[in-house]
Amino acid sequence: MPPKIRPPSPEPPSKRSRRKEARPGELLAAALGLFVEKGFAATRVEEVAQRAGVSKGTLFLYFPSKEELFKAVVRQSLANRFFEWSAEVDGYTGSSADLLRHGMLGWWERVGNTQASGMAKLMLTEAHNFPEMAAFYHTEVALPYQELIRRILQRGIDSGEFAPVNSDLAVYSVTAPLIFLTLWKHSTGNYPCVPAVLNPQQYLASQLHILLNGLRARTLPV
Amino acid sequence: MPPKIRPPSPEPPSKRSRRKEARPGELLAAALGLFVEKGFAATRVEEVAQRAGVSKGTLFLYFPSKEELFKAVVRQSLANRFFEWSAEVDGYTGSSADLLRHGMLGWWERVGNTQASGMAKLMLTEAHNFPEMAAFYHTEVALPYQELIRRILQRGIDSGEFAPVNSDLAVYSVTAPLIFLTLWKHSTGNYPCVPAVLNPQQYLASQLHILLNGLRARTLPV
DNA sequence: GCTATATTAATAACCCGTTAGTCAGTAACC
DNA sequence: GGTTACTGACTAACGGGTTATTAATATAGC
Repeated sequence: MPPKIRPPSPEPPSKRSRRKEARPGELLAAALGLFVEKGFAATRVEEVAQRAGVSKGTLFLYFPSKEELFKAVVRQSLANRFFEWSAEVDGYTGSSADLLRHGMLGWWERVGNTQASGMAKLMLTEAHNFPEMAAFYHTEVALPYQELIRRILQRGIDSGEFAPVNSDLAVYSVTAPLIFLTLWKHSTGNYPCVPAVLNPQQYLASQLHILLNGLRARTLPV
Repeated sequence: MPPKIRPPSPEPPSKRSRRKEARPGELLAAALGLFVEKGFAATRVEEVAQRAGVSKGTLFLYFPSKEELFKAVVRQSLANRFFEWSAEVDGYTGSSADLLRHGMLGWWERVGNTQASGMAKLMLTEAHNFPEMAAFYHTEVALPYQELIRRILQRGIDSGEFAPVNSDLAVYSVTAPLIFLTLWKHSTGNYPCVPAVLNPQQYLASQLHILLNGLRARTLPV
């Protein structure tokens, strides 16, 4: 049976412009916002389309499925951020403590305090439901990030500035506070269950203070 | 139209015992396991009923909705753990470093490494959908926990064993590694995206080493 | 320029699998 | 035989994905 004939629209004909180039970007931006706000499962593709000013069918014209849309958002918002960072680390000439401080504070400015960190949280919490996506994230984001931190720590150890700890494990002493801050920001942080009492700058300063103190070599390098 | 008459079951009639008292507990246990394994949305109420050895209709006899079931699980599995801990802290006579070490390792044994930590993770991920539950968790679990850690730190500061840091902020230096470990365990940790290379004991030892070093007072107490 | 025609971006009604929640009926236990 | 814990077929709604149809634009021919 053929579908119903559409009745002649009485309203002024809605804009039905053709902008093939702009659609994917607009859909990704809409999806990023909604995924971060409501989570993956709770976000309906029709909402995403609506926010992007387009119909649901159009979304499936550009992304074959909701899951692929999600992957595309992760790729766009999280991957390909380590090249610049890596270069910065390589070119740094100051102390390793300053480099680590600079890295953690810079992470907050450029990632933690943006929507991108919402996607990182979503990856952590939804990994179960998307093992393939989790693997992608692990190799493309988590591992490069870990290796970058490890290099910073090893730099300090080699120079005698830091105590000779196991850098593979010490990486988590940097990662854990950042993950925690991300979770705080995207979970209870901005919800009215209790007015948030955590100031990110203060928090990071305290973490850095204790962490750098903990890493510092007790005896001067030979 | 009346529902279909059930055909006479050829198998030996399944046990249809009436155990009004035992059902709620069994349903809660089944739900806890499934929620932790698969998350809230991905768990079907029929699965919960099946695991509890009961039909779906029976579940709704004891819990009015899936949401209420979830809330009941949270209430049962997370609150009322701090009385024993609090007493232990009060009665401790050793060094504050040992107390902190003992507390963190004990947490892993008694909470982190059990299903309860899975519910804590679920609380993080589902807080959006259950703001009322999030508030409950915050006041009944998160805040008492924070206060307990803070007391341990303050104990060390007062005795001159720890440096005079801000204990409200330093609490996060203890919390962050534990949250991180919980997430790791329930996210990528036990999934085949990459064979897990993190040994919890080793991880905790490393965290404690750096943390206690970072907290230690530089000069001997007067 | 102007119209005819081809192309394809965009639409919205549709389809269909999934699943929370219901209720008429059944049997266990008193 | 009466009460009620228990059952499972049913339903209604939701939402991901499809497709026949529509219309904006490009191009060709004149």
